[in-house]
Amino acid sequence: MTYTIKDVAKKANVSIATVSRILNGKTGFSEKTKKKVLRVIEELGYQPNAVARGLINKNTQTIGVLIPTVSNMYASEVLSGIEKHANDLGYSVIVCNTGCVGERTIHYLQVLSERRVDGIIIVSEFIYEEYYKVLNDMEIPTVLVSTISLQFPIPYVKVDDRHAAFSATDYLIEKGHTNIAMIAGDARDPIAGIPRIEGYKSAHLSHGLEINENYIIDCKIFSHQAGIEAMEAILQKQLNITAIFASSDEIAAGAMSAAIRNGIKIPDQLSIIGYDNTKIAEMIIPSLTTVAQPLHDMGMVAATMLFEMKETGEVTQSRIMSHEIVERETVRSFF
Amino acid sequence: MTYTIKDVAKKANVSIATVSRILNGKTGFSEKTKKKVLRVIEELGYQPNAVARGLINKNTQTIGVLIPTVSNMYASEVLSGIEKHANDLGYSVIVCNTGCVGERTIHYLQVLSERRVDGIIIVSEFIYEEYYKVLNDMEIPTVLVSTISLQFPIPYVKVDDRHAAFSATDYLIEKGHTNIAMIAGDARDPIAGIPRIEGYKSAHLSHGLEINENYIIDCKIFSHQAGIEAMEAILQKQLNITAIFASSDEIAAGAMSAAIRNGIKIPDQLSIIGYDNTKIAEMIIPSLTTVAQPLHDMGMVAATMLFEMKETGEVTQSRIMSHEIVERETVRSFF
DNA sequence: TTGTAGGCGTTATCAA
DNA sequence: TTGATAACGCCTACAA
Repeated sequence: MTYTIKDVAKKANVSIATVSRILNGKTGFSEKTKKKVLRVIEELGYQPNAVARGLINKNTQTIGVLIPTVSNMYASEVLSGIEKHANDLGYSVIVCNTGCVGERTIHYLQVLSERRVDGIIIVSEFIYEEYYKVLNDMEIPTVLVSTISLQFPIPYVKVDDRHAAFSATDYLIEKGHTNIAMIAGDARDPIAGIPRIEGYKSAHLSHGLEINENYIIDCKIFSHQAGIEAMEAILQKQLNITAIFASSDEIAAGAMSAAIRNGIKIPDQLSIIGYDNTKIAEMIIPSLTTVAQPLHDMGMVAATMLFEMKETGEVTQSRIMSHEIVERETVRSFF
Repeated sequence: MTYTIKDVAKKANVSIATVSRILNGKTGFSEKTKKKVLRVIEELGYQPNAVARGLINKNTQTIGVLIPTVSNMYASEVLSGIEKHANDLGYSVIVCNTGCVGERTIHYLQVLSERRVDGIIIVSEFIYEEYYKVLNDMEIPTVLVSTISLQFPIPYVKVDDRHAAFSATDYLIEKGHTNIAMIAGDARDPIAGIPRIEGYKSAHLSHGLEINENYIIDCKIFSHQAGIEAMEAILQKQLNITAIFASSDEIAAGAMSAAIRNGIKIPDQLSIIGYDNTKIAEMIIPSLTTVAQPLHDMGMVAATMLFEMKETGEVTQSRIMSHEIVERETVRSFF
């Protein structure tokens, strides 16, 4: 049996208004009635109906999170950060697995809108005009994680990809590498592709190193399999390199796997640096040196921003999270 | 601006009842009014309020999922399966990260109850009496994934751990191994610990092999780090083994890592088989032979069971999913 | 085929 | 300090 505020009121011999006041920490009741009501609530095991509350308060204490693939270390780490912080503030989070190509994104946006969520967080997804229009119509605070929209004013939280890629490449150069390939994920991806390639290039430029376009492998996606194939391509081409910068840890792991299978010793004959610092980085052998993104924190920050926006009603400022190189075993130094 | 059914009714010159009927696929209106109303809805961009619907229908089209750690390949795979199937049926899923020790479980149960979710799925968590009492009071359909309750009648979906562990061990024995250690995760865990140890033992018995309790390493948890430590303990003890059965892929990866660092060649000098078949299994080198659990499917099945229970109002039957050995590179055959 | 009105479980505004 | 009562947005008898 599930009781309502009426049941409580009746049993406690007070009005529902009084019960409501007590429940919501308002004033306007004696200590004695409070005791009485609380006892009845306890006895009945009464639990306020969040749905009814949501209806009248226009506030569901719920946020929606759109993620291309939840079953992916990168995404699930971010999700976990979001969930943690949201929960701490009394919010629940609805997960929406939009799929790699974002095919269900509009659908989910619709659903979240009907559910009157208080905010939406979109992870790693390109924002099409279509999305923005819907988002705009819904008037729900939105923040982006690991993505950015140049066309639309949606605040984001991410690392500076260009900078991080610069750091990674620079790190390799500082270790004495001069012939460095890059496995670029999707080279046309405006978010995780292009900026990282730019970073790779600027690092070369800043060290007076020549850029060889041949050294940049576009493997289209950021997966393990793509990394394997990219590595095979590199071997095929007999590129004269000593190091690789991979656009994701998964790519790096795939590339390493292919290299090792071809008898290449890492890092003795080939160094490699990854991107993300997901758990895979420390689970492979040799463990992967990589550029760390504070994934969990990014999730937390995104949630914070959302609540800030809800509070103020204004668009908050975007946040650039700092990245850092985590040194492990895949990069050899020439010095 | 967000419109209500009233706005639609007014603008279409009909009553809200008519709009409601059209919206819900009921009968009782002319084709002409339907057209008109639909057009108005389109014009206004009206979206029904799911909260109000939930209040009156006593049905929120929402399910809650409790998971110890979402940022974990095992869990996120299951979650993804749940989400997919739920979404296909018009349900949204609220994720609840209960934490390793289940510290927030009761809290989440409370939250889900107040939110009047239509069902709850609990993944990989032991069901304490305290939980069951709350669950029982809430009268919300519940199903368990990868866990089971001997005390309480909650349906579950899982593989037969005992059987799967038997299969893994048997596989090693069939390959000619006779001295097989087991890294057992938490040996006192009634769900993922004990049954797997039993399976390991029965395989030995069925082959007339002696069981050496010394060969069973209790590493308390199922993590990568635990695997490393367990392996170090094995080396320390100078166990005379040719193979290891690890209770999770993460443990296996950790053990491999420690072994390789100690100059042991896998599988030449030491074979290893894991458990779960998470993505890590194919990302490490050599790739891990393991017992596959159909994680994604298990999530889907759990969701199906939940809806079945909601439909029929009865407790459905538990499902045992079949496991299978995925052969990769970490087990050597002596034949 | 259509509309009126009551109710879902709350919160909040008045009076008392 | 309290209690009616009107919303919140929707669904659904019951009438018309």
